[in-house]
Amino acid sequence: MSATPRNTSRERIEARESTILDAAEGIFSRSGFDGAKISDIARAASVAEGTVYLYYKNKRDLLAGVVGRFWSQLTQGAEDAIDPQADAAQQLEQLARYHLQSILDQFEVVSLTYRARPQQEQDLDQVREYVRVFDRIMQRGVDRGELPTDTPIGQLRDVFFGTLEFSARTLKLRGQAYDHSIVSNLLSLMLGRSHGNAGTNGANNPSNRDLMQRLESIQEQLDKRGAW
Amino acid sequence: MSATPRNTSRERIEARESTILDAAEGIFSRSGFDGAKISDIARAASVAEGTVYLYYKNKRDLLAGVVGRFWSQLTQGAEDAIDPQADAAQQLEQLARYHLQSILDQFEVVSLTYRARPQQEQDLDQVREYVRVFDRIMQRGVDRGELPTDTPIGQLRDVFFGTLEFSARTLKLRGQAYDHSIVSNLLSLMLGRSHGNAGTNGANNPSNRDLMQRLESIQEQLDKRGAW
DNA sequence: TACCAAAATGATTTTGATTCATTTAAACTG
DNA sequence: CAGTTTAAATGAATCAAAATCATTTTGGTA
Repeated sequence: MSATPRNTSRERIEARESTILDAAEGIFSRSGFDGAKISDIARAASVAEGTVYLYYKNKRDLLAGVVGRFWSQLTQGAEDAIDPQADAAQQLEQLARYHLQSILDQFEVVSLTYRARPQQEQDLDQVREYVRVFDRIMQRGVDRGELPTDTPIGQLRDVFFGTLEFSARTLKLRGQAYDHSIVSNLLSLMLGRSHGNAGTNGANNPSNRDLMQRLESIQEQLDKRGAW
Repeated sequence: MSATPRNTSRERIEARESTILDAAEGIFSRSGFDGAKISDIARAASVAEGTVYLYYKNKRDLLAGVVGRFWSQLTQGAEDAIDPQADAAQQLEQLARYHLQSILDQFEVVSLTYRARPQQEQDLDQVREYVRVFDRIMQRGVDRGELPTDTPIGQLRDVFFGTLEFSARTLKLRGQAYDHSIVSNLLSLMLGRSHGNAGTNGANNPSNRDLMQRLESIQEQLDKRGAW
């Protein structure tokens, strides 16, 4: 079957798309969604206004492109920032630091996420993928008995990302910088203040309660698989 | 001071302003910020378009009015929901339940908050005031020695609101309803796990028979899925 | 009743997103 | 290569909706 004769052009087009995204990211970050004019973005990308619409259906779509790319890159960066050799607690800490630092650095883009969101479900794909980095660490930790299991992973995920996001907002609001202690305090809360050693029993002789929680975790995964 | 001879008119004007806010809240919630037309809002408030601009400088300002009122009312409601006799842990739980329930009920307005935000600092005054309800409870608890002090109040505040907000988002995204266990698990984390958690009844120390039933249930679901 | 100022109106202006007829560039063909 | 076809790019024109403002209405006051 006709093996796509058009080839070199694809690169050129992707380069241009990425130029437009760069321009849009800059303008959106600086002026917010409403304040950003398509004409500004086009000018920043050295492109005619109409050209933007060849790549993105409308302004919201363009924003979704910017936000989607951001979260994809964040996923990539997170995976690079995590040492596969480390234990779960260490990995969590690495992810937490990376996450807090990143959303502080690119606070504006993160905020724009919620502007893209309400529309369509699928805009969130890249955010979901990012969140899975956390889920994988936790799941591995639980499987190896490195983490306590008193709280379902799904809820810990909300604690983790919710706290970091809110902390970032607080820091920005007060004009303060990255604060080391936020991550360590969050992790002590999440991991039960003994850092590294799971519940009193340890993983070698789990209680019925541990077992039940393990089951609930499996149930949760089943549910997810069914729903998505 | 000159006992304001013009009197009845003020009421009329405040009533009208509140009518406009009601209309705006409805339209903004239904259609989002971009989707809401001033003409729709004016019609819903039985007022001419120009009149809206007598009360609010522009569309963003109007949104700020809606959002500000929401958080004020939330503060009022929170204070009513908290038993002044109760100890700090109980009060925290009351606030958490009230907060989660409220932001689930009025999820759209809460989301709009972040659209109003990036602009000017002062838009946030009512949010700050709301947050102080939490601070007061915590401070009193610490003063009375009812709460552990390993983590600074400011950081616990971020954990509290961040987690609840993120949980609400997760629930909405999955179309799920209010979940009791979120609040109890959050409080166990924050107060150093003395609470019960997760499951409904006997989940704290399930019997072997409970475990076996849970396993059978999961096995059954797996079998069903296999048929597909 | 006549007057004034505040409040309200909605037609008009302005702004900025989106479209589309036209031009330009690239790819392909013999 | 010149000629032809298809894809990409342009920016002036259109359109929707926010914001303005000259005019009218209302409510209070003497």
